[in-house]
Amino acid sequence: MKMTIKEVAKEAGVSISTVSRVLNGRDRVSRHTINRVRAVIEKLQFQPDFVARTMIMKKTSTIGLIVPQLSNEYWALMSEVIQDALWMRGYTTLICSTDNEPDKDEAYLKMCLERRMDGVIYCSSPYCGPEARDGLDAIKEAGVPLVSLDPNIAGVSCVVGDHLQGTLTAVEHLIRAGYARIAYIGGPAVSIEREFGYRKALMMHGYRVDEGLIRLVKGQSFADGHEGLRALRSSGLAFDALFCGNDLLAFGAIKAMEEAGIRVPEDVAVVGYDDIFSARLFKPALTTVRQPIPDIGEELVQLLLASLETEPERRTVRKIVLPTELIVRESSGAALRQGAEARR
Amino acid sequence: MKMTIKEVAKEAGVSISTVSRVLNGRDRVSRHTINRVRAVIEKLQFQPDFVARTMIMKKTSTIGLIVPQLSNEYWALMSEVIQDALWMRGYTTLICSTDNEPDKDEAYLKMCLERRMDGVIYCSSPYCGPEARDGLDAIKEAGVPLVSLDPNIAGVSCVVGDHLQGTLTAVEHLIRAGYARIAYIGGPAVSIEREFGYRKALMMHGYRVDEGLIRLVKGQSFADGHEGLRALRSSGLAFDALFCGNDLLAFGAIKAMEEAGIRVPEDVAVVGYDDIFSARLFKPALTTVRQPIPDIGEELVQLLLASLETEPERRTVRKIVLPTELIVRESSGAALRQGAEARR
DNA sequence: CTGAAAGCGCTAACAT
DNA sequence: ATGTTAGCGCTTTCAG
Repeated sequence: MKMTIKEVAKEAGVSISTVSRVLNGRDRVSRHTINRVRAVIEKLQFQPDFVARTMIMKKTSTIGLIVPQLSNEYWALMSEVIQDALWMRGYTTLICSTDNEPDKDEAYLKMCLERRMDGVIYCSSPYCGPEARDGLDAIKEAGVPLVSLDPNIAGVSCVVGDHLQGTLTAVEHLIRAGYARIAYIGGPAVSIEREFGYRKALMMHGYRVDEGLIRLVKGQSFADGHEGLRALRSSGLAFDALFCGNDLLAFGAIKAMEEAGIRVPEDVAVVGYDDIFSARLFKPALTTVRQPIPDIGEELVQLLLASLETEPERRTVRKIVLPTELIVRESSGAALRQGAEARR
Repeated sequence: MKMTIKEVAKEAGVSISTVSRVLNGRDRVSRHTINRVRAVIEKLQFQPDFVARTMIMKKTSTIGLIVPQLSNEYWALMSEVIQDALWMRGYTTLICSTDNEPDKDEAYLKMCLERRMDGVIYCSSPYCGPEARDGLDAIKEAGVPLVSLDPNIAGVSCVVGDHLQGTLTAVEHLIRAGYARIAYIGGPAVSIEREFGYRKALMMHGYRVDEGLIRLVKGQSFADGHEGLRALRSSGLAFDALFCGNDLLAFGAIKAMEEAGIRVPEDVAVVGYDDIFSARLFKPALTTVRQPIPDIGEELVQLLLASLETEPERRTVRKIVLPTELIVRESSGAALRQGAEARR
């Protein structure tokens, strides 16, 4: 039976405002009344209607989280971390997986507005074309706090890994190990900073950037990496190392190499990015750049909540860059070239 | 600016009821009025308030989905599939990851009720103790449609893979390949049917079930599998094959074997369960039982929606069992024993 | 076909 | 300290 505050009031012999008061701990209510009302609430198993409450308070206590793909380990973990951080602070997270479809992206953004999310954490942008910009603008205009994982959205606070530095470290790791022809597989679906870092590292070390060794693919999945490597090979250019925009791309590329009889790391050294769980399970264990997912999630939430407690006019735009860490394993051939054992 | 139906009515020179009518396509409204109202809505960028609407209609168009762990590939994919299926039918999915904590499980269940979810898809039960039962009962009592992935909740419809058959097939695959001492790692976190299937297969083929070869662990993760295998080894009993309750457990167990210098499949053949994406990436590629995740998700959604359209009294309890499929790869040593190439 | 009015269940002034 | 009343933004009778 769906109880309402009215029935509680009647049963307890008080007015509905009094019930509302004990419910919210507002104003002063006599100890005695409080107890009586509490007892009735308990007895009637009354639960205030969240929707009605929401309508008045204009606060859904819900945050929209938009990620490109839940079935991608990286996003699944990120979602979990964010949901936890939000839950501990009394918020519910509405996780939306766009499956990299701009239409869905736009639709979910719209839904966030329609359903009056208190805030939105947008992690899908690398893939978004101008369509999503509209959705994001609508959210900003409505004064709904918005934070992102992408540093390229004007006027939106973000938390990001230090990809430039991370990539630099990764590529320098290869250079130091003696590799000279380092290819890159990335694309719009992974942070553009990674491509820049790759170029920067080469240039800093006096290498010429060979555009033929750079392969931009559409997605960020295993299949994209696989395809990217095939395209790379069909170009006929030789390479002895490969840096990939994320771990999944690296897995796909390595798979494609295996199929072609190319050994990793003996023939080609490979470094990925993200350090998803599978990276250490993979064979060869993947050398990769670890992103501090828990920290990123936590900071994202803090940023959003801070924004939530500030009037739209005085909100500041923050860009928080978190350090990344190179995790050296087998795929980069460290053991081969330096005789050192790959760790972790 | 937050527009309301009132301002639209004023601007269009009609009553709010008329606006409401064109909004919902209810009743008959003159072509002319419709157009005028539509124009104003467009001009004012009016969007009806979902919350207010929800309060009246008593329908949130939101379904709660409770899974044990989003960062587990299996659940991430299942969540994605379900969210998609629901989205296409006009529902939003509130995905909740309990992280295998009974408290969170209970809290999320309560939240589903409080937030007036139209229905709940519960996928967390294998781990739930009696606590979650209370939450589930509350949901049932409230008349909220509920479906599950667990066949062991009385009075709740469910969709499950045919684990008994799947397991049977998997174990028989090992038996036929000539393995005689087959161990099992599973536990409360994976469907109990898998343990039964294991026992059944052994018995059917005239093998004695050696309780010492059965290792029940608490969780369903890589770490649990790793620990399970160590426990198995410390028992001192010999085994030449291992069947694991899921793929992650298998990965963990294989890792532990590697560390102990045991080769897979040469020394011990391994079969997992689920066929998560990593299973084919793993080395050795994992022989496993594939669950039809997309089908399960789709059926779950259909079952729920059917229930949604039926008054509580006439709802029927259905148990839908979907076939599973053995995917033979390298880890079970098929190539070794039969000279056949492991496929896919 | 359209408008007026009555709520949905709750909170928040405003009274007492 | 507690009751009364006015909405929140919308849908839905019930009258024209």
